[in-house]
Amino acid sequence: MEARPAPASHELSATGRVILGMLAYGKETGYEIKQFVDKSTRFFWAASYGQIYPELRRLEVVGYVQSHDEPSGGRARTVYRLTDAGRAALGEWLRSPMEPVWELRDEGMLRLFFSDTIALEERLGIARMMRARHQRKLDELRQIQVFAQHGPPGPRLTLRLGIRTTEAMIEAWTETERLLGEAPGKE
Amino acid sequence: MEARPAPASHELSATGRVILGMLAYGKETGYEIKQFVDKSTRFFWAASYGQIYPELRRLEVVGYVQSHDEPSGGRARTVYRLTDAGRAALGEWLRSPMEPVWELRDEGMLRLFFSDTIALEERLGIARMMRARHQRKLDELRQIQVFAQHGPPGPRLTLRLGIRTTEAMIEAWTETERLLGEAPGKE
DNA sequence: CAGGTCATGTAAAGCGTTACATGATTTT
DNA sequence: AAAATCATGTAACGCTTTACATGACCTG
Repeated sequence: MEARPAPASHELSATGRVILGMLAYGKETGYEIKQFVDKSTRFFWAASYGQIYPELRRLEVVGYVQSHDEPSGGRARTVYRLTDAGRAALGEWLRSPMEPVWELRDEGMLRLFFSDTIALEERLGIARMMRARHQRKLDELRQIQVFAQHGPPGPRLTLRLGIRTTEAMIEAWTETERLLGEAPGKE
Repeated sequence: MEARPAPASHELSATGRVILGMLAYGKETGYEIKQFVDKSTRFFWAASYGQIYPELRRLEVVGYVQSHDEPSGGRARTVYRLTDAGRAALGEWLRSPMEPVWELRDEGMLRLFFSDTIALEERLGIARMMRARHQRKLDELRQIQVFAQHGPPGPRLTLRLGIRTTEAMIEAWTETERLLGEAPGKE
């Protein structure tokens, strides 16, 4: 059929973005990148090995990164570094006026949306479950904060943003619980 | 290789959930479901035609919905209705204690995270862009609110939740702008 | 009669996760 | 000696979007 809108050839894929950024922060291997993603951006931008390793090779093909083998003992290890082109591509993306991706998949909200057919107690259960979930997330974020206190401003500000919005979600779900409890069957 | 964790056969797919819910709210055709999703759950749970039509047929195969042709004039039209089994499956899902999906992809946060290599003014640009984006979303949500004022509590509470959290994001990004502007280069 | 809306669908591609496989080194 | 961690990778699948195709009906 042939349809592609032609991926601009040097356009960064979703995963490519994290990878270049992580390399700029001194992460060296696919493994290290994955570990750090799980400790930092995971809540708003995840990545799996299944994407990271192939994407690293693709980024090398287009010249944004360069690899060399650097085994630690008998353990295979491929170290990647940003090239100048890669650094430029990262900067271009960060400065781009392109509408940034913002996508949410919130099953709690979806359940609440359709909750008119279930009992009040069950409906409250949804709100409680979601409050607990966000509370757990908040606890994890605060854990990170302890370590991020003296890092660079980018991650620090991002963490603050994540904490603020998570707190807001907890409040919003708590309010929902209150509204449900207050006027059973009416509000 | 054969690996599948066996999809429990009657387990609801992500899109199946919206569809059953929408049918329970009286939406009748794939088209109508899509229109309504775009007017309501879109911000926290999207769906495209490419999923809706095939999923409707799958749901009929497993017996959760039943279809019959009901052309309007010479225009083909397939009306779907929930079966008892479908209604039960919907209720089961709504009541399920399963950890609900919650996934965010926020490119603004990712950019802020990696923004340590760009200039302050460009960094502020990210925050302003995100604030504007959420503001636009908030305006759209408030539009919906006007119409949803007298609907059933589920959608109404969900909308309120969406508005609250969007407001919080605007505040959080505004705070980020303030922090960036306040102590340039330091905080 | 043109443009919009109602209505259904498919093909291709891209994105992403999960599960598996493999093996060395390090820690308990 | 076992368990955890470091390290790399692939295959299969599933989900989702995008783009296209088709046609009837409705409104200005």
